[in-house]
Amino acid sequence: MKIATWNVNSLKVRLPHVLQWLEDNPVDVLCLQETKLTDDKFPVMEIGAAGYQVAFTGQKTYNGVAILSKKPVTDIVKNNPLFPDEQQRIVAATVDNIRIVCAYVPNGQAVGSEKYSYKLDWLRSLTQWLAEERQKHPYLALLGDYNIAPEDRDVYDPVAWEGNVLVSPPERDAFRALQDIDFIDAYRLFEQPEKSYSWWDYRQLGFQKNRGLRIDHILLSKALAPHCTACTIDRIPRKWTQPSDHTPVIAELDI
DNA sequence: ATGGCCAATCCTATTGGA
Repeated sequence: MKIATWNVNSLKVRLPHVLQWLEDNPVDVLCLQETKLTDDKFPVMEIGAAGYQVAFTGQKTYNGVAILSKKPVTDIVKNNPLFPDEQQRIVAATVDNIRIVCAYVPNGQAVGSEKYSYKLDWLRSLTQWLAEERQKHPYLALLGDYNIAPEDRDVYDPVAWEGNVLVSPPERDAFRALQDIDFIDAYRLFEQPEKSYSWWDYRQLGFQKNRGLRIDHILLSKALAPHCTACTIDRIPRKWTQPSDHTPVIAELDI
């Protein structure tokens, strides 16, 4: 079973990219973030024609998440029940016996801002909720855009970024607190190329110069992690015309 | 030089992203 996550930065613009990518990479589950579509505009037919069922929740302009799956998705939950929120950032569903949680963590804008506080509150509540979910689902996977680079090696220029949003110590603490529930970063289960990133700024030839951050992650519960046989970042769609600024992260499971 | 690029919006400027 292959599971993947991709922040598409508008599914309206990126639907052709998603369909092409699924043709090249027929994963079993694909989690999307920043669909930026209200539910009535979600391309259920097009994605269905590609062989995928969907669970999604969206809103206008901002946020929006979706789970695409070849097999049936059941027990769909939208948003964190412990955190009433108008922003549509979470969708969860069960595929086979794996509980999939697709999350678009708030960006935080700037350290000390209101949005930064919201991000930390949001993460605290997510952690609390997933600690409960973990009791119900031994096989739990949290995929998405975390908007956190967990370590300095996940940042192209750690000195320039020190203390900045996406790398600040409280955000990294929040990432660790999430892992402390019972999660392992699938990407770090394996030896990886140096300077591996999942996002690059559109400006200043960021991708060409590999000035990026690794902020998209797949966390696997400790019962699930031993079944992971590979985890990779696919940089190819970042080279396509009119790309998303993020690329997909893929984990392969032997179940 | 605090911007550069991109997407969306009551849209030819502004906001948010990261």
